[in-house]
Amino acid sequence: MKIYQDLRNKGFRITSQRESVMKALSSSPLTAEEIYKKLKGDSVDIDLASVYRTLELFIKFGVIKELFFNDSIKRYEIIDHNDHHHHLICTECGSIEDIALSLEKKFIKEIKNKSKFKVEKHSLEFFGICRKCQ
Amino acid sequence: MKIYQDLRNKGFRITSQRESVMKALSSSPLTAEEIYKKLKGDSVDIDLASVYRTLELFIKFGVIKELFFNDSIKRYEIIDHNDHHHHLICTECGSIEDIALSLEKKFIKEIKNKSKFKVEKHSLEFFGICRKCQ
DNA sequence: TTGAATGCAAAGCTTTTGCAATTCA
DNA sequence: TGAATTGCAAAAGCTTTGCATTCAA
Repeated sequence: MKIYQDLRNKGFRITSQRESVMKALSSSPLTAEEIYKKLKGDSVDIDLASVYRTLELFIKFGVIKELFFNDSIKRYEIIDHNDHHHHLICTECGSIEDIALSLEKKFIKEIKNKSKFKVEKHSLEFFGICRKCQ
Repeated sequence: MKIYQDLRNKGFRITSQRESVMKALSSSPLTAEEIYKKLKGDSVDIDLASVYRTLELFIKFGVIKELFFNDSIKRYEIIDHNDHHHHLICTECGSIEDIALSLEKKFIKEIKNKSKFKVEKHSLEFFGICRKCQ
């Protein structure tokens, strides 16, 4: 993984804890607490504080980002620059599905026309009931 | 205001604190802390806990809603059912501008076509630099 | 008058920080 | 070896809650 090279090159270490956090995030966005519990379930020895510190480092290195849904709890997701997508969050079971939208760029254009605001980022999340829970 | 009628009808009281919180929110979305400080600046005597309790009540009555931006701090906004809009949040000065988007319904339709997910709500917020800060 | 609402203080959650002990390069 | 990292515990920031007092109807 390129991230491990980058870390090493800048004098950071690749510890088992850091690898575990990265692995935990590989399948779906999670909260810090969820990462912590998932790792504990896999008998990985890590402190919650280290989870947070690792997440902070990964954000600094641009490999993960924070997601904000309809609560005040941060979720963390691996960034894949070839895959810009949004989320379908099930309010029943909490599952998070990815979705890519083709209309997106038109939105930004519409804003450009309507306002002098210079858009740098946007967040777009959908809440509702997933297929399984319907 | 209809909300005051509703409150009274259900046995709730219209206190000066509740009126103040409603007034504070009339111009722009605010955090609980911001409401508290704004009122304090206007020499309104209210406790932070009462601000939170009032906000909770207003949410229950459907007159305000929570907004979640790119931090873990809740913001509260008065609901106007005739005015569905999104926000342009300036990352420089923190100002919040409203914007209505005409393309919106197409988005929901696109999701309907792409997924079995039943969308009930969505959040769409834009971050960047406002006209003044550019 | 009396139940609803408030203020104050304490507690609860999520996240951050300080520091001594540990570990990797 | 020596700096980076960790675990543990304490603290910090936002929000909620318990309870005695106050207040609106």
